[in-house]
Amino acid sequence: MLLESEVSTAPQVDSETLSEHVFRLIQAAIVKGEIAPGSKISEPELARTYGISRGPLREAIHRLEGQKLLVRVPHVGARVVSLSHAELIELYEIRESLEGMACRLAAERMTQHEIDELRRVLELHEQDAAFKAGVGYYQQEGDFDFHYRIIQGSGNRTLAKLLCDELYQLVRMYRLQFSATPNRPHQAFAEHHRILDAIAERDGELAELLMRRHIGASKRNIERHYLAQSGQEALATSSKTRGDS
Amino acid sequence: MLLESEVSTAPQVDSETLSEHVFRLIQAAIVKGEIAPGSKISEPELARTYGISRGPLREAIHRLEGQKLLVRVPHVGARVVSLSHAELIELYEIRESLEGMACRLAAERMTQHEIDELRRVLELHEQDAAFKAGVGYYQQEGDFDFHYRIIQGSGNRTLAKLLCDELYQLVRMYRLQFSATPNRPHQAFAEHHRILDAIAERDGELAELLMRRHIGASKRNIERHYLAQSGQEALATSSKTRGDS
DNA sequence: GTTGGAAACATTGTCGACAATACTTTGGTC
DNA sequence: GACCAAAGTATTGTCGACAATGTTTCCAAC
Repeated sequence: MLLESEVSTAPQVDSETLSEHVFRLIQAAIVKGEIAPGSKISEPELARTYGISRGPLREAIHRLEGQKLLVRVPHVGARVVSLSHAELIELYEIRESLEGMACRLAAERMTQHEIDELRRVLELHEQDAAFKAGVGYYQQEGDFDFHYRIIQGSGNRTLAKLLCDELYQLVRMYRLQFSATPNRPHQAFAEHHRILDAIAERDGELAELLMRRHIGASKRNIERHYLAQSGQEALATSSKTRGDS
Repeated sequence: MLLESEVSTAPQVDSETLSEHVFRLIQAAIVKGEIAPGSKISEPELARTYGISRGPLREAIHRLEGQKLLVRVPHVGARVVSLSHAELIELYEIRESLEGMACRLAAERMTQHEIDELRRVLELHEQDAAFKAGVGYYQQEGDFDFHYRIIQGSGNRTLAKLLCDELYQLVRMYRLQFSATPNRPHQAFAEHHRILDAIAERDGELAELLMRRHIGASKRNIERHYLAQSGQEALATSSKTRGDS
């Protein structure tokens, strides 16, 4: 007997479109980093891998491009996105603006029940093993994500589509890379808690301000990462110059 | 002899992808309202119309969906977008936030040359015949559009891609519908001028505030439209109830 | 050894046909 | 006359093959 869940490349068992299926598979692979950023996407290769024809695969590629996880050049092909330092900062500036607004709206519009659930999400994060060890922040997508829930709670469905359907996976992809900074997880948790308090007090203005600061802090955290990284690269280059050549 | 420009459905004469070509054609048709909002898109029909196969047409449809000009349902098909009142308001709230930020950045970063060009764009608008008559605002896309240029001037290329590549045509589509409100063109022009002044004075904070107010005013203008429209519909419905049935 | 071009190769773009799903219409029954 | 069911029709989803374009490799000339 064979459970369908055991077959990763199972064909459309549940009336789901093939394209939809591979779309999610490739999306997950990119976000987790299983397909390296900047690497080229070969249509024939992927078609073989997932056992489908190029038609639905191309559709999936187009949707991935819409989520900014792929960059496509006509007649050349698609590559996995690899944001430059500047682009990543730009993305965070956009998030500051948009999620700040979402947070203000959420403070004004979330139901008491939604606020209670949000508090429970935070409690869940606190109990996470990795978080307790200080080596990372609970990385669960969708409803278990603090930011995701606030955006949903804003009541602006257009905004939610933009942030949660289009930009979310891209943000998640880079969050997975930068979440393991020492101290940052605990700091982020404290900031989340303060944001929640502001929302619970229905203080939209404060909630917006705190969310903007929170994302701003993440932005600075990323900048530190890049600084350290470029420093390491400089070291590696110099040692390579000395040693290998 | 036949000039290629005379044939509207000419195949890829300039190494441009077929898909790209029909994408722009359909995009223009939707934005101008030649294809009615809410109407269904038939793949076979459009393929015949533009003389291409369904392959590239489907790619174009996917891209149009990415620009939010089409809404697609699996196994059912695509329809031209038709934003509800609420969705349109939500879109304008997003614009307030994003273009407000863009305007602040533009005030801080635009070169003197860019500011001079922006002033020239405004002068061009002032000379437009429709504007003089007060029946509309100069509706030209891209570089001749005040908002477009400010976004480009923000220096945040990620933001520019989001606003100018993805949301722009959708906004333009609805702007074409609502621009003809009495008085609004002149008011909008005055607001544009004040924004430009703030940018020229490098006052980012003021520029952001003015842009947010400007878009907020457009938003209220749209709300008036909807109010008047629903009023008319109520009238039409009541007369129909009395007369036709 | 390097540079230029040409041929071979691989990849993307496009097409027409078939399969699967949704919608419509027709017929029947209550 | 209204509602439900089933067959038929139309549309979308998928496929494999061919054409057009980009890339690589190899050879020759400088």
